[in-house]
Amino acid sequence: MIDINILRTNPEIVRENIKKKYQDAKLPLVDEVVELDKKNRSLKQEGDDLRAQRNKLSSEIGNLMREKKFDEAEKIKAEVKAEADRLAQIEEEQTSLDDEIKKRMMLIPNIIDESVPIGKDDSENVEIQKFGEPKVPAFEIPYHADILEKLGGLDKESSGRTSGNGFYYLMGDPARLVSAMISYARDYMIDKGFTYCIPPFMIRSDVVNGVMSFAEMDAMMYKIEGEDLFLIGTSEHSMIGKFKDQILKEKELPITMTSYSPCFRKEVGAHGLEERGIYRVHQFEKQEMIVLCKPEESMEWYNKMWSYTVEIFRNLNIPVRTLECCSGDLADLKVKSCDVEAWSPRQQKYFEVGSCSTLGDAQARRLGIRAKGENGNYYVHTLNNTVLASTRALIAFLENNLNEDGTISIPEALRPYMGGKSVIEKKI
RNA sequence: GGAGAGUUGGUAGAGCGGUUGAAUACACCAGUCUUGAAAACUGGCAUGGUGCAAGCCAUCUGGGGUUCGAAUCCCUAACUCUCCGCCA
Repeated sequence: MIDINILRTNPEIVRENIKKKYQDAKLPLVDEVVELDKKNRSLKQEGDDLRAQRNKLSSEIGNLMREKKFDEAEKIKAEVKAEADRLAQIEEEQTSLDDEIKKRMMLIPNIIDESVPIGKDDSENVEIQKFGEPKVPAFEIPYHADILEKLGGLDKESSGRTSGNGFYYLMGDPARLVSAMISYARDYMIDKGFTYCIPPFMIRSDVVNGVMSFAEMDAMMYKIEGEDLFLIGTSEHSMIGKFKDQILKEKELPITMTSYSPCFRKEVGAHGLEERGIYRVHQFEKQEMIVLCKPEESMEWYNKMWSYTVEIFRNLNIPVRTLECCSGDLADLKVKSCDVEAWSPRQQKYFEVGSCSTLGDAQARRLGIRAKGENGNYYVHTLNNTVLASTRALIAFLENNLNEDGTISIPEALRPYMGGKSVIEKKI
């Protein structure tokens, strides 16, 4: 949600921004909000005046009562009552105006950063960095589910029975590998000064509404029957929600945290779950990082954050590239965002393993996260980035560290977490 | 799950229908004093909206209600604490 003041003083910026994002259908929203806001403010003024009048008369009544002048008090009571209907009417109109304005404000996209490349959709995203040789080995790299099967690491038949499509049993060394990668990623972030956190895995609807629209929520999140609770799709939501309605001390900034959680996703409306693999599933685990900082520091953090992910993947011996989201592909709440993609020697292309975003103050405005500065309070900037997501990282890891004989090499960085092993032997 | 008590400003904590946006203390900021610090003293110190400003409006966990008037009474949701039960 952008600052409504921008619409009042500089609607042209907002229109320009909408055009840059190829969302011209939303252009009318700008004038609508400006119009509604004008109406709302004059109504508010009228309501405030009426209330001021009422407050004054009421305190007079109080005085008269104390002086036991009951007749006069009754007279004024009647006077106040006469205005009550008008006030009630104004309040009602205002509530509906507020709703209308908010509804539109939620649809108006955040102002993107100047540096964001202009483009219509994901085909126009821009590669900004590439690390490691995207090699295609001389031998064939099997589908990741087949690699896992040979290692005795995957059982989707059983998970089908217990939980249905989109779940999996990971077993043995591959399961240990997942834990190892997450632990390694966690420790890497701790070394970078981030505070480790295990957050709630369920959150309330008001927290969810602060971070996504109802439609998004409905498509992504599992609801707990009979309770106002949802299983998180990412720990970002618990982590940012942690600061909802808080006024932070400026000297506490930046707040840098790394969190672990399982993630649950309905994947409604996505490309569909895979029959055999674990590329798109209902449940995975993720190490996440979030930063809350002063506005002027957010771009610096943004760049640091995605480069951390890149380095972790490099240390896992996985070639990666960073792809910046172009204007048209950028989600409405984001100021700037990029995906870290891992090389798939099997598909001979890159696939997404993480996503780094700065949301400017939009998310903080929606959730009421402020900092107390010298010249008053201000909304902080919020950023989030995937450190490492279990299933995607596992796929990338297996494909890139597979040897011709079917064994899996374990890079130096991971060995302490794998009981010192340097290789995973195949079982079949 | 049962029974009870509570939720007030940065913190602690008064207030329990009428100048209460809120006593008091602590914390914090500025000043005086001091070679410096501490102490003492003086002043300042919630948030949002609106207005050039004075001011005005809203907010005492959220929502609803009673009333001329609600931090104060009623209903409701959430949370916290104590006791009992259950439990990794």
